[in-house]
Amino acid sequence: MNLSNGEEQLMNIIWEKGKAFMKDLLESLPEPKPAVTTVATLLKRLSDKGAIGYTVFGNSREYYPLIQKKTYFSTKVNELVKNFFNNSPSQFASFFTQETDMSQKELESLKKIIEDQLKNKTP
Amino acid sequence: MNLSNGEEQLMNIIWEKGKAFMKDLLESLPEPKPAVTTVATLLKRLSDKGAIGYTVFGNSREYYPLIQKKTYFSTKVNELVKNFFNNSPSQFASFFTQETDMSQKELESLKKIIEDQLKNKTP
DNA sequence: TTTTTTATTCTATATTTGTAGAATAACCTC
DNA sequence: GAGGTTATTCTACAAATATAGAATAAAAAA
Repeated sequence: MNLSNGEEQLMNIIWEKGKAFMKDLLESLPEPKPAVTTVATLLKRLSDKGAIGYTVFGNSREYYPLIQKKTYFSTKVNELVKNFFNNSPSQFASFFTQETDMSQKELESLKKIIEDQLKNKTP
Repeated sequence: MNLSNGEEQLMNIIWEKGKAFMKDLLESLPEPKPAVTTVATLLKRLSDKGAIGYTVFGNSREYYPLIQKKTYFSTKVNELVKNFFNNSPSQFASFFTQETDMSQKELESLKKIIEDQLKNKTP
């Protein structure tokens, strides 16, 4: 499942809200807001791709995701790791902690997560 | 700087090799190899975008990166973090360690990296 | 019930991307 | 130096993407 930029932006809103009508989407989109028809086109394409479904309510539809954010994102990350880090997650992780500006708190919470994971690996 | 898939693939080779002639690129590309003219087109586009430069040697050129892999990649990761994790690196990191299959060794090395970073943050 | 608002579909255009043939120019080899 | 080899430019075309107007249908408001 490959989504274009615009499609991704819409998906993000739909993932966040769980479900949304056209008007909700337009509301959530940042300025400068695109034309309604632009959004409609993207929704059509997302629907064609099988990324969203919808329930009809009179003249409009309530859209909802058919693919999980987690699934979609996981694929993207794995591609990145593969393409740029020779398939080595740790290489990537190291790069990541160095390049992003994580606060002490964030680093500590991450450390905890890793420790938990380690516990699971060494029972 | 936004690169298309094909452009990224070429950049990866150029980044790896540091510099490369057309024939090196063709050699490194996996089967099924694209036509020479296809590669030439991509090189032209990369050059137009300012991603690569070249030194002329007779009838051919030695291409080299003008943007660093690290810089380019850092931007990409930051976009991901922004778009999907509400700008929270730790949220992303947590997702990352859960979704990718890191070995015990990798987890430990990552833990060490984080501990080092923490040391720097709390002198 | 007439008017206004809103969502959808249909149509359309410009740009970007993947892909490569034809022509050309400059090397390399015999 | 004639002929093959290789890189570059020019041209081209199909698919994907960003963007939105016109027309239509249905709902909401007045």
